[in-house]
Amino acid sequence: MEILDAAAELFAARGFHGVSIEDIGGAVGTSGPALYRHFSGKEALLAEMLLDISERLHTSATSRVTEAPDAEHALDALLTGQIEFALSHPALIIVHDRELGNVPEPARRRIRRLQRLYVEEWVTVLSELYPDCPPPRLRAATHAIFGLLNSTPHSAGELDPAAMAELLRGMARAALADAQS
Amino acid sequence: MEILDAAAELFAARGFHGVSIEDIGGAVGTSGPALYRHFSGKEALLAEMLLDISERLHTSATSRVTEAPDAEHALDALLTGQIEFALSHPALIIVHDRELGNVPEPARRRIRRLQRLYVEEWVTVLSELYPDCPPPRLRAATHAIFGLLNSTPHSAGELDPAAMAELLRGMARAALADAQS
DNA sequence: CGGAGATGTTAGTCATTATTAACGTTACCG
DNA sequence: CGGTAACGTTAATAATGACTAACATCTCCG
Repeated sequence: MEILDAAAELFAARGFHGVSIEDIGGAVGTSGPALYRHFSGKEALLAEMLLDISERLHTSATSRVTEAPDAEHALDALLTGQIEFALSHPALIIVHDRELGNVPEPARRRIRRLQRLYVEEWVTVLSELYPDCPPPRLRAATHAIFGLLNSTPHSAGELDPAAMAELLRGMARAALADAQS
Repeated sequence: MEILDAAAELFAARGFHGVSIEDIGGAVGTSGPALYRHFSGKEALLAEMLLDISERLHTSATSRVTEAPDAEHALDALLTGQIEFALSHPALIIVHDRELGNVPEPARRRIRRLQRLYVEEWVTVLSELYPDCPPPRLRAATHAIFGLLNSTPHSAGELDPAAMAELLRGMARAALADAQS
């Protein structure tokens, strides 16, 4: 939805509390309280946004993994998915890992759950690939890889997207291969 | 200073606009407006905090690099410094790369400058190590490495600090070696 | 002693802002 | 038509929060 896209850009730039309902309304051409026809409140808007993001990441991951012929290809597919998402929706990436704390409790739990499932998708594939590496280490490595891949908003403009994708994929691959040892 | 430390924790947890002057005062045992005896305002407090962080990172980096016998050791020293900092001051790391947008203009420029110098310190060392790799690619790789190393707040508790440091160092080394190609 | 300076306190002030109220308008459907 | 639902508008309302004012303390040094 247009409202969620505009809100995501604003939240990414100034943070949840740094953006007013008026700001969001203004960004979509309406003024302020019109948004209450679509969302029950500012927090609900954020909740729906984060829920949507974590759902997209998670379902894309599971479908890619189940379609992959082996763990090697599954990892490649996971990398592709995350890199694609990070490069094409930098604002969503930023909001996704900054603003969970502002989501009220009922929705917060569901988002955390999806995030956890997404991480476990990675850990499962990595466990198959590197069976000697203990899961906690793989989990930490996975978070590190997310940090690496999600760095893309910070280095905007240095490289064109294709080169950036290639660079990130290579670095992530190498880092994971090392993490196993 | 105690005030800055408390404010850093709060800013990291709830974001600049999500923390009130009262909150910060409460966290250090005084109440609210007492802070104006030490800072001219909320933004000035944030500015001093970010300035201090970027100064520490930058000066530590230059001193480590100039003391290193060669580029290989210099890179090791840079990795050590960043990992140490990220592991021991997770809140500062978070604030440092989230809240620059809330610093008012005079100070903002100085902070950006220090951050840029810090990045260039890395790029210079990497250029010496991988002379065939174009600087923009090295710059993007450097940002990616920061993302990887700064992931530590997200995977708190998975591994003990020593194991975490070792893991991150290995992954970063491997990722950088790959980035050159 | 006495007064200056550093540091705290509580009670305003004033702006911002989330949310609700009250009130159109348009489009579609019986 | 007529009326209902979807969507917008411009006022309140009410809370929060940054910052200032006015007023203690306390310490330290002459």
